[in-house]
Amino acid sequence: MKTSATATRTRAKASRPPEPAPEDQGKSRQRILDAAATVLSREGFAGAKLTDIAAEANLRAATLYYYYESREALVEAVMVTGSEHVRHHTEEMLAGLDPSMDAVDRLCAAVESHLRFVLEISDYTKAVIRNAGQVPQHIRKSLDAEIGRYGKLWQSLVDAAAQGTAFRTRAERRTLRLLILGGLNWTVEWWEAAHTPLDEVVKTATQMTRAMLRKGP
Amino acid sequence: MKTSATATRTRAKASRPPEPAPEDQGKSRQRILDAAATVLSREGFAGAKLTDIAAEANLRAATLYYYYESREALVEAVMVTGSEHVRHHTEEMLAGLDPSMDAVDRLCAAVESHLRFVLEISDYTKAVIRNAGQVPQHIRKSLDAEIGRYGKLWQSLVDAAAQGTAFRTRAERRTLRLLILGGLNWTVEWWEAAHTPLDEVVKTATQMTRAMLRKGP
DNA sequence: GTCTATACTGTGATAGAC
DNA sequence: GTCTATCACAGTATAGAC
Repeated sequence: MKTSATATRTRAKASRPPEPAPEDQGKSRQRILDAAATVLSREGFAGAKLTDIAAEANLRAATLYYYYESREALVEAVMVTGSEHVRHHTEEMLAGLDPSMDAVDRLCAAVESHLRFVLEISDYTKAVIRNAGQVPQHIRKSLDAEIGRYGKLWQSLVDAAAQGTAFRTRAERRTLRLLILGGLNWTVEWWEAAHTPLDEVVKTATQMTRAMLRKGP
Repeated sequence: MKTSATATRTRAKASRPPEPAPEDQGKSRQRILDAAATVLSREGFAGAKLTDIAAEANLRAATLYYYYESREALVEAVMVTGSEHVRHHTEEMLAGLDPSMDAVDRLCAAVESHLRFVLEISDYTKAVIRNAGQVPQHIRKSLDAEIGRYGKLWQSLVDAAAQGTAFRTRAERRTLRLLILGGLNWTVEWWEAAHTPLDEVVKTATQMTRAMLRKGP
């Protein structure tokens, strides 16, 4: 998730060409984007400085402008990437499921997929979760469509799973979806591997999902 | 929640004493704190500039230093206030409940209380929710105790309500509490009065809580 | 392609008039 | 008690060497 390069980069005072360490080589553009995702997910939109991002990528801030037009363009790239990635990840997972699978089971699979993706795999998506609400208007706008698609996907899962439960109206099911997904997203604020293994969180989250969608009285 | 004072304050070019508009009078210290809560809840920690806060309070930025030692001191005051307020609000509500009331009903009352307080009443608490994870270490530290107390309160409500359900271990119940409260906190990211009346959200949230804590198979 | 140097801008903070 | 003026610094962005 973050490169293991020494934070304090070796840099002779008036030295010659960079001579990048092995892990520094390769496509800088990607390294910069990764670094931006990491820093954004940690510091937030307004708190993520170009110098931090550059440091995370083992570069100087000015170098970022060779690859991105501006700070905002870089932020936007991270946010768009992150919002596309969760959706694709979840869609692919669902595509791999037995089509005859029960609706509640499918929803639980999505719960697990979302949780693992956000907490273990993608700083990009974590950046989206923590910053979608604080980013400038025009970036927000470019995210809305994609986030809307993911919402629709989840809504279809929730609607199917809520068949025959007390959640009857469209409005109730929308709110239910937002409450569930909200509980999952909020894990980025408190989950620490050291305290609770992710498997445990996943288990309880799916258990909760099942419990609340049981058919019955 | 925000003063209705005209944003562009009347200000003669080389004029005499402030002559504050009626709504500007009274304790500025409080107005500044309120303004800081509003701006923090909207812009986030790093994005909340002193000039924004001052404008919201109909003052100049330099004036804030008459009341607060620094920007961070002001932010800390907002955060501490906000975290105390939710807890007190919920405690008082619980104290007013019939002591014989069912544990699930009590939890639902807390769900309603938390939701209404955060979404309708307090920008302070909204500021806490959106910024607790982005605020500098030493502020965070001063919040932890208070937030911990609120967590304990909720844990006791969840533990009582989860008696006889499938959530048996301490770890499961802790995660359950965090998922529920997370779902509620996340509403600050999506709820808009125009789209869904708060009453509807409350209804669905309590319904969800009941559904997931039903005794049974 | 990455760096150093530097210009420009905005923000936190202080001094002192009123 | 609030303002204007100003400073100091941090952060974005550009220019140009290598």
